[in-house]
Amino acid sequence: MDITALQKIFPTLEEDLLHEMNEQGSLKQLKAGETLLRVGQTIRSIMLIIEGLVKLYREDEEGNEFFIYYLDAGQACSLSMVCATKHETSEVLAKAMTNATVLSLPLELMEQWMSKYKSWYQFVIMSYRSRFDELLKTIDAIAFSTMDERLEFYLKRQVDKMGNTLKITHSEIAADLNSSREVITRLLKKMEAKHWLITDRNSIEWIRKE
Amino acid sequence: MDITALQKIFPTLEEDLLHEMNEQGSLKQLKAGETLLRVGQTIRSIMLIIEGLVKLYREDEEGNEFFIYYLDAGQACSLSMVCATKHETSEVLAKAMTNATVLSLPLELMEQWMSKYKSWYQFVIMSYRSRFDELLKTIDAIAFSTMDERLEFYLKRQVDKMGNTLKITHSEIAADLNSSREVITRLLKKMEAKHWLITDRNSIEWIRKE
DNA sequence: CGGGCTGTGTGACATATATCACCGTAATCC
DNA sequence: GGATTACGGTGATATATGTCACACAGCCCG
Repeated sequence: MDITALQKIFPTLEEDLLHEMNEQGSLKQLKAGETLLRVGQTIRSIMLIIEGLVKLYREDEEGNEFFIYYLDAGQACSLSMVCATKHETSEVLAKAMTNATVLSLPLELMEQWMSKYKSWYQFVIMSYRSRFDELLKTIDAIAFSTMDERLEFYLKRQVDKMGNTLKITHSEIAADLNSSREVITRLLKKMEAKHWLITDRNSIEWIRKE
Repeated sequence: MDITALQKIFPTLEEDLLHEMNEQGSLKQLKAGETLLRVGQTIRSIMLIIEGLVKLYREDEEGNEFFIYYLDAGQACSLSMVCATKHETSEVLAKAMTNATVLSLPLELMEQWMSKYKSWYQFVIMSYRSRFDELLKTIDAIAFSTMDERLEFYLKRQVDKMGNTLKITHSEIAADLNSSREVITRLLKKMEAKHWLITDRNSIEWIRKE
């Protein structure tokens, strides 16, 4: 990889650090739909998203996958950075939504860089902070809201990441929200009646102004 | 404070660090029920629990308080450690459940200690990790479980922290779970019928074996 | 002592969401 | 092109949970 490209993706990181990342890291290519991290899998490295969109889920015993948040280019998988030992396992499922590139770095660097590079420290703290906030927002949605509000919150999150036209089916939404397809269909119809969006086979266009 | 006491509470931290904590920190005493941190309040310092039990809530617009987890002696308020700048505000509400003592440290130390003391780095990482896990467990409970399972999970958490006899009312439980008092009363009755617990005015005794 | 709390118990009912059954239509596949 | 499958629409019904109404018991307090 070349340094100026890395600089674009991680504008806050200092140049020496970017060079080191380049030398020590290895790039992994993922195809859309591929799994980056399974629940229970041992975490062996720090993972930074270089390109693409990665979706994080929480799984229950029956294999239901509950969507928690997205990671996109320039973000780190926080979970991969909270491993004090080398034997810790993942609590979440991470899947590439689009084709994606991930930079994989040995866990030991975490600690070294923490003292060596101020910008790394800042990056890690920022990263925790924003993941924490995402989790809290997810909790809010399920703790305090009804399904229509949750659906709205969900759609907005998608639109933020992927633009106004979502290529997604009602079943997929239902799975992400741990609801059922019919419920989502009905709620989407209501939103369509309110002109918040236009539904079509396999896609939803968000048109709500403001 | 004396160092051997601190050592008991934070057994993983190195002695030099404990001395520094002692010099630079200030102790704050809280009475049971007092608020340590309000939503929206600016976070000015790193907060470590020396003694007592602190309860963390998420609040919605109407003032409902949804319980997320407990912090007890030897633990840090992770949120107070994810502030990159000095102007960040709290996303949660923290209340002392018992009388409590909190050690308050200037935010700048966070970064200095990160490079200076390996044990501090380990402590911070561990702390993030376990808070993260707690949040994920909370999400599981509300995303995948019905109210009776959530109540069971809730009661077990309380019992873990406070022992088998809980001094709590049905309304308080309902508030913590964002449910309603009648629902909790009925579910508790069912659990009592199954001999999981004994209810009494203002208290619940958890007796379930295994 | 009596009156007003606070906490609990419980029936009746309202509502949100899940589930079941079934259908039509668009896309896909030999 | 005809069969097959995936997706979306919709009514009927079941279930979980929330809400309302009210009763009762213990407790505090003037």
